[in-house]
Amino acid sequence: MLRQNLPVTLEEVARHAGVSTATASRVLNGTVGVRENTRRRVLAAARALNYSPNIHASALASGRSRILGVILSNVENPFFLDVFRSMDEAATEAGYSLVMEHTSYQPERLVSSLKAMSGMHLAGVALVASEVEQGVLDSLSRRSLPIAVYDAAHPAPHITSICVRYNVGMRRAVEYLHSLRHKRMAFVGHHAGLAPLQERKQAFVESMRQYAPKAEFSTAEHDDTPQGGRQAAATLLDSGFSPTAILCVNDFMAIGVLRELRERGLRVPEDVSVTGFDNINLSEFTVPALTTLDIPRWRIGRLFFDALVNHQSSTRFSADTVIEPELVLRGSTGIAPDHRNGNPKSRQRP
Amino acid sequence: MLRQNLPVTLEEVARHAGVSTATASRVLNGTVGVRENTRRRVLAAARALNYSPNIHASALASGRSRILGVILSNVENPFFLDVFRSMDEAATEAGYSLVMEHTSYQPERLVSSLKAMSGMHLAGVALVASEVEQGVLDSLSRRSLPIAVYDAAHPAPHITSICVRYNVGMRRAVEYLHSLRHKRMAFVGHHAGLAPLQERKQAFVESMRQYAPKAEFSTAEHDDTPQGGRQAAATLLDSGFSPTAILCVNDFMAIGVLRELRERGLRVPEDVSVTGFDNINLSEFTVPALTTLDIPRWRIGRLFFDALVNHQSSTRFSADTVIEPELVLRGSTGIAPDHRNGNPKSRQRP
DNA sequence: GCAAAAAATGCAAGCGCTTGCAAAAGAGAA
DNA sequence: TTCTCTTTTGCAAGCGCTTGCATTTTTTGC
Repeated sequence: MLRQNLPVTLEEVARHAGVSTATASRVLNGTVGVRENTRRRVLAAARALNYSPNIHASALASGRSRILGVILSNVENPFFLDVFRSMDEAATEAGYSLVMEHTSYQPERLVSSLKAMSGMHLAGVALVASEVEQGVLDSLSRRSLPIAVYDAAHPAPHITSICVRYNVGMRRAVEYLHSLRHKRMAFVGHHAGLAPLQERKQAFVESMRQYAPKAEFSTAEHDDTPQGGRQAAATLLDSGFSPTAILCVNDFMAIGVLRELRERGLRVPEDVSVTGFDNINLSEFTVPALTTLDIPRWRIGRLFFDALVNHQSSTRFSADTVIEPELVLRGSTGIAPDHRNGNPKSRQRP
Repeated sequence: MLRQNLPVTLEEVARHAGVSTATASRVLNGTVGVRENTRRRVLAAARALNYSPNIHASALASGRSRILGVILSNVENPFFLDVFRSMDEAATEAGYSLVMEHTSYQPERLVSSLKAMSGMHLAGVALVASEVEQGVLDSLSRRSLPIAVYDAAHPAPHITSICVRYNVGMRRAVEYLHSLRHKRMAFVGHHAGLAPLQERKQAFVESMRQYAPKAEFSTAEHDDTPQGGRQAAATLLDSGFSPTAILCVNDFMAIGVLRELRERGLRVPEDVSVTGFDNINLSEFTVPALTTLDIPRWRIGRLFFDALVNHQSSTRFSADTVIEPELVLRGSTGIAPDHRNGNPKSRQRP
């Protein structure tokens, strides 16, 4: 009795229901112009046989599929994963599946992933990545494949860009720390070679010039991991410049920054304030909990899905979406040490 | 000039190279029985036209594809993600892609994901999940689709199981804590309703009976998140039973346990010792760093890949693999409070 | 240099599904 | 009942690729 139950085909369903495959197909997809009675018979047959359509045949015949591609820079960082999850949620609700690739911030891997995906005849591809080069974007814009990009400065025609105003977030952080009397601040970033990340650092520098003109500042970069954050913090502190506040490009790295400070006996926020970016779940669980800038990852994933699927019909879809990060205050920031206890000159360390 | 560059087909490549599609196909896949000269021409044509095969056509014609399915219980938990990543790494190297779904530990979602995947004619499916019910496994075992399961107690025929000896790990943790004189221990788990997780709790209970027979113990369960860990710890502590050691079913929840203890002014490890499980990257970054049991996620992902792809040829593939967790000592565990400072009776709290 | 064996290539039939078009079946009007 | 006009259905041609088998080309042995 242990038969290999081979996949049930549409034809079997159709035969079982006493109709042609054409009708069965119509019932199972767009249910237009099919008599209710027939519809029910086909549906019953499909259920009875436990039919599940062969997506390859379907994709081949129709020239479209219900699979979306997602390319992430770094799956390890919960930020990207949250975007992925929310996109997946939207996709699943609508009967789509997701294929995911990640690049570790390597532009070449982006290109090869893209090539692999282009053979999949996907319904669209989301580039949630920082290593998207302008050339790639331009070459993509001629294809019929719907594309949406995270935070691209100059999206090409036909490409939607979901933009996050990192500069606004950075400004808010700087303003806030400035209001706490911090005079020496530092920025911890990663992958300085990539344009979008370069821009985030630039946003810090400009915010400093504009909103805390008398303050000194410094920057350091390392990998996008807690280890990288830790390393960057070490570099910063070893350099002799001792900041009273460290602004991190994201929460994931901030975790490492907090660790390095603790390791060196520096208290947060008494000696050094730290801010993150993204407001990942874990940022509530650091010690102390992290002051950060919230980016609504949940919304972003859905925006990506909508950009790819719902605007797909119209050939032109580049209504870019702009999101502004909101400051979330927690325990990792406080008044600058020089100004504690009305003692504005001496750096206290009890 | 802005033409929509439609996908290049095999036929165009063949024509360009002056051969038939049959030959072109043979060159691009198994390169057997093709003259070197022809081979080069086809390859050159493919490159020149920037050909990328239509996987749907290929899958349909050949009845197999180079896509693997992965089902995870909880993408949020870095443990699962690490397994996914390592599997992805192995897959990418071999020219495979991965489709991932996650279930949030809901058996129904497992079933529906499986159904969706079965329409994809995948090369195999990895069930890295705890909500795999025996019935599902049995029904799967009759299909031709290669399947590998994480830690299934009773894998069905033709299904590989990658097993982790949680009981060994648990025993090691209990023995270690017992050697530190802990007499009141607690277990923090999640999703008590699912058999594999039930077993892990059971492993704790049995280890306690066997290796710390005079100690008291208690257990609590909540979601598999830091928040859940925190909640479970709260329940535990509110119950009146005040453990000197808490063993967590994984590191992700342990993060929340640490937070709750800190919130209540309990010091780790002076007042309470905490152990995790998995040795995720973040476990080095908690405060204090987490003592845990290492599970080689990196290896596991590759084992999954191999189980699915390499053993695929033979019809029988159930050489189960067994892994034993190794204890990793860090700062979150220490001697029981009753025994500090040669003061075996009073619980000190300075 | 020729026949036979071996190797390389091409032919053509699908894989399971979609869909334009034609045919059949109902519905409505006369 | 008969004849239009709709609405439902079926027919059949692919979608781009793989692969068994037939055919052609090359190699080998004498």
